[in-house]
Amino acid sequence: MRIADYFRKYKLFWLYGGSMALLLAVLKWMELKYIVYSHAFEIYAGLIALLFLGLGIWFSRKLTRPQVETRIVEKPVYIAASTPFIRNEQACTDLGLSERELEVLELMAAGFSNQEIAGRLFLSLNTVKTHAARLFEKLEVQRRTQAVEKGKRMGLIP
Amino acid sequence: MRIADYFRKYKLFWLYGGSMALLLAVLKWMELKYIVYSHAFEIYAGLIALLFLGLGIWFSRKLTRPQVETRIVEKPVYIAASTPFIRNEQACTDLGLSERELEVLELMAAGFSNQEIAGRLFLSLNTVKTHAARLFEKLEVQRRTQAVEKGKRMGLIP
DNA sequence: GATAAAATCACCCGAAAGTATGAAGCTGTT
DNA sequence: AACAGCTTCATACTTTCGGGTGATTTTATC
Repeated sequence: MRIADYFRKYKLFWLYGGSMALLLAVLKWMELKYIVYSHAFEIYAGLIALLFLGLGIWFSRKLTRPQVETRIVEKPVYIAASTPFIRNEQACTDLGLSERELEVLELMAAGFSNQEIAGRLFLSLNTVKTHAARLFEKLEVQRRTQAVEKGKRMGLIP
Repeated sequence: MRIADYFRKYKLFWLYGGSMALLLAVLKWMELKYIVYSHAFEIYAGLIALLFLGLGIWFSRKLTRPQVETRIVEKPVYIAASTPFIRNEQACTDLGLSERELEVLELMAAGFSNQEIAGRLFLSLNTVKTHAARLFEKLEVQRRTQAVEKGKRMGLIP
């Protein structure tokens, strides 16, 4: 592990230690220079005060969890109108639509009658009606045209 | 203005001054008690460090604007993709569609029943049926779902 | 193997949609 | 005025659609 990694891991320790060392070095240097004999204590106190003021600020900023405010923003989801149709699987599962019901919906949207849909899917007319009824129930509509309209709007069909 | 109000207004000043006064009082008391002669400087430094550490933390918390982290939660709102619809006028005239017939077609596409369309356009049910019949004739379809499908495909309706 | 969900089909009834035909009024144009 | 086209409405009839109910079979899941 490189020194930089150690620094990152024990950031607080290094900062603290480094600051202290720097402070002592400065004081020793001043002592050596015979500058601060008379006001040594005041300078000491001031430096310590500064150091810990900064440390306190740094601490507070670092250790205080950012206040999270969850803001619900309604974001319109535009369904790509043209080409590569991507079915809104989420909506499909949310509505609990089955495979057959979706097939019926697609053929409805294509303009086929129940009889024609029955022919295409090799079902009896009654079965198609049952699928259609369930579909309407799940989509909360009364007519096939409504189902088609809602299906398109929700991205269930192209 | 009461003292409490002054305190609120100049909070920082009072806190700072109060702390300093308290610190000096404590030190003087300790001096008087002959307790801290030998370690006076270390105690001084420690107290100053503590004081300013707290001050720094308080400062930071007080003067830093609360960090608001906005978390966007996407909520799907199903709306009709608003692609600026441009009616295929050419196709309209080619087919010889009348104004009324187009209106009926639009409402059909929206999923309305003949009865509802009649209500919206202030017509009798029979009239709507007549328009629908002519529409189907001109579009060469048999059912309303087919008309809607063909209408969309030909750009007659959005 | 029990259970649940989906898929399949049937029957009935009423409502909605579609077909056919006729007719009257209201535009514009020639 | 005559004509064509659009709009409006009506009546009668047929077909399709949708709702309700019930049943059997298949498939998936635990």
